[in-house]
Amino acid sequence: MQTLRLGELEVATLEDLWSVGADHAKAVHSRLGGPRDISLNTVQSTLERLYRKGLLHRTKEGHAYIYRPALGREELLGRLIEGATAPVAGKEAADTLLTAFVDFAAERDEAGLDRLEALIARKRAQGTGDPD
Amino acid sequence: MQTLRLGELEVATLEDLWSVGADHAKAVHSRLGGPRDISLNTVQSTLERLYRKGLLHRTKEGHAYIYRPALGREELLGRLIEGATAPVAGKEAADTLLTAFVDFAAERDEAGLDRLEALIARKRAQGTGDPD
DNA sequence: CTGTAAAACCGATCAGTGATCGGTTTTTGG
DNA sequence: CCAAAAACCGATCACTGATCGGTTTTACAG
Repeated sequence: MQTLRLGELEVATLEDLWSVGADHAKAVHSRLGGPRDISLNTVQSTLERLYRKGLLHRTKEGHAYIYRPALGREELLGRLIEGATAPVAGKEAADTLLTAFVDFAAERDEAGLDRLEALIARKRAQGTGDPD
Repeated sequence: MQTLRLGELEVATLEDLWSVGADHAKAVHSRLGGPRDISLNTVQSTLERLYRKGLLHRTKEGHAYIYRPALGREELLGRLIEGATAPVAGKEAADTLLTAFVDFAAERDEAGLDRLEALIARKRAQGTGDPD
């Protein structure tokens, strides 16, 4: 299984479906196609590719498929992180990746570390009701 | 600037140089080329590509370049994370990415959250412009 | 049941990039 | 100055995302 790769239009398409919830090709095209000047076929192909990659579900509604995201933005980000880093971090201790991310969070955002801690706390609270 | 993309051989080459510190093309080839059955030229091209991407430094030593990693594994992971996620997380709140990563860490490793917290603490201790 | 319009599906082309290497030029040390 | 070694150049191949035209399938109307 190759590392998940997303092109520009694929991301835009996901973005659109996240914001709308679910829709059919023509509707997606009407929103994305205008500014980009691409054909309905192109959008359909992209939807199809995304579907084959497991990033979209679809159900037949009348005579058209309704596509809907198979995962949320955060789950996708998780997969992207995994895909991008696995080849480099794969054989190393898990700490390497965590460390890299802490550095990254610290640099990217002044309050990054605080936020990160808060999110960890929240995750603990919601995840396993596992008091000490 | 496109998102940084690394191929299989490029990663292997970096891996090799991280483990060795620095070396010239022929030496890298002698280690990587054997199992892979690729020519010295291929390794040289890869080194060159990596150099152009800014991932390697090089200095002339005698009649050959000595290549050495321009950044450590963790810095590279940071860049990869950034490159892979920027298109998807770019316009969203920074929290999205942090949340995604916390989820990721929690799923990937049972003790991930504990580790993450420990690393944050350490980062705080060393990171702030606060030499003690 | 049948015809039509809409949508899905198929295949083809194009561009970008990593992998690969042969051949040529440059460099260096004897 | 010469020969060997390495760098450099350019070409090909494969893979994948973007793009679309043309064909087949399908759903609904009459």
